[in-house]
Amino acid sequence: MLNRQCAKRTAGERETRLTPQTATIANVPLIRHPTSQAPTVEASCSKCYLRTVCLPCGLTPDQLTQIDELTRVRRKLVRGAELFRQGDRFESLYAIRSGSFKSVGIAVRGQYGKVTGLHLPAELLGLDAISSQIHEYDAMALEDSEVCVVPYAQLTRLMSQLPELQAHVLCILSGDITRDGGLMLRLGAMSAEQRVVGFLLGLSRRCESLGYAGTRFSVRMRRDDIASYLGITVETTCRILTRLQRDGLIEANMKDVEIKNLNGLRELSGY
Amino acid sequence: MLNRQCAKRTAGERETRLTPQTATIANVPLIRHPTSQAPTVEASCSKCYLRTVCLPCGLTPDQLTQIDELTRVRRKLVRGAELFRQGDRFESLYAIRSGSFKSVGIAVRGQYGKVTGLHLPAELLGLDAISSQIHEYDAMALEDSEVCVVPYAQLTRLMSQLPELQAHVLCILSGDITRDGGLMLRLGAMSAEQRVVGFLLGLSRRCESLGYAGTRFSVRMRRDDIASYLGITVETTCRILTRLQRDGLIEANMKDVEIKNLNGLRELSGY
DNA sequence: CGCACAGTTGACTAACATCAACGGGTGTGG
DNA sequence: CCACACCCGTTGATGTTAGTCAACTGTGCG
Repeated sequence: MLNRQCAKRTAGERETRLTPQTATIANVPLIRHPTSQAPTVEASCSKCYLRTVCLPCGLTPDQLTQIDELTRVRRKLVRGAELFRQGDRFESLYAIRSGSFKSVGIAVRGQYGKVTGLHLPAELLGLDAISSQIHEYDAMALEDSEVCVVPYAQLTRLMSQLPELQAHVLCILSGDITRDGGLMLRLGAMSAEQRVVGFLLGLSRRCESLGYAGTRFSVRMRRDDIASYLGITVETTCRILTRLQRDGLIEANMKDVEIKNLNGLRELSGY
Repeated sequence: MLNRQCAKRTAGERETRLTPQTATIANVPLIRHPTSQAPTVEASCSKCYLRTVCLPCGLTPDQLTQIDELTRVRRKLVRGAELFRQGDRFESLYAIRSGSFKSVGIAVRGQYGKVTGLHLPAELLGLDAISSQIHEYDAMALEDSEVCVVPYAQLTRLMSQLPELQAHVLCILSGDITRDGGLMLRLGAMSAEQRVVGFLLGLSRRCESLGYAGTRFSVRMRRDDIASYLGITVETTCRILTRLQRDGLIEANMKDVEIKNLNGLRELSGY
């Protein structure tokens, strides 16, 4: 479903420099459009390079123009900025247009919040808040990013009119259950090595479905975020990455990862 | 949202006796209605004692009658029977009317499939298959159970006409993401004890929202299922239950559990 | 140049898995 | 009705994995 090629980019292109001060600003003003005029064609779903893998996937050109109404508002976030915070009222979903985000669960008993998700372009953020109307976690930009704001009330109205859109949104929600449920539940039973390998393979697959190369990508999260995400410690993560590299399965320095032996990794992951 | 009281039953009522032979029959014939006549009023959503917590939650009486069309078909399953199997084509969702189910992920490399979910009355089974159109796991009845078959195509059609129904289904899907994502992701980081305690607390809460007492309930899964579900071993599960009992937090023999010290458990669970 | 911090490596320890044995309930067959 | 067998649950002894604590390296930034 998400496997169509749509646009090629090199994985680690332009990395915007930002001082830490700038990066940790909590709230970035809503940006309607750089030129402050009505949204241009460029700003619409129908012309977006992600349209074949994102929300409007599978719609006809005619239907696409209807969906353009939904996404008139974009929001840019610098690295470290928060898209929403735990406790915020739910009003919109966010389609990631560029960049990436981590979701961080509520901090429990002093310890830092657990990283509960890594989100790439074309994915929808905020789905979990539909039921409670309150965001359950923080969503933080891992790099300079841009999202399309999708007002939920408008979306549901449009869904009633466009069965294809309704079907697709249900599909996305269902897919999230599969991913979270499947991958994560298995986390409970997997060894630390399987978790790390599974993480890399999952990332590889997701990059591929976006049209990137699946063998060479950039993990934007820091080691401690990865560790938290996988439910292990930084040290273990590190040791495993070193071991994988020593065994010639991957090449990893800092945030860049290259997969050298895909089948070897699959073997390790337990499939 | 799901917290309304609707019907009281004692937790461990009638336990139907079945020989193992009967219990392990793989497929139970579709049962339209015991009397083989057109569905009676009794067989409709609008009269179902679960209507306030199940699929039709929040609908007006008028809308309820429309939904009755969806659930004309019921299916009874004896303990051990499978509602669907991994690989089956997705056509319907199943609303659990009575009993309970476990979902079992695909077996990997010889080992038995991991238990990935425990499903109680009023919950919808099969949601994950919406995206792939193929069921990803087996669903097996933990006791004699009955489900309402909800044909998915019909459901989506009706959703387009009834915004309230659409909203509720989206809510259910979103809630599943929260539950799976939240609870399960944390599994990765939790100690074995926290997992067991969290499991008991979650079960307690779910029983409560069905109108049962939250302090005394019956866990239908066997120890090895619980262990698999939590990603630990039978022995560890057992040891922890023993310890919890020794410390006066619970009373547990076989499948029946009584919570003696709720706050003590909450304390242990890490909240 | 030095500070701060992310990342890496090593030594030790705690938690949990594994292996093995046993008890007790339940269903089966005599 | 009783005895046996099987399965589930429980407990103990030992081994392995990954967490903890600590030190050190490399990198980016003022």
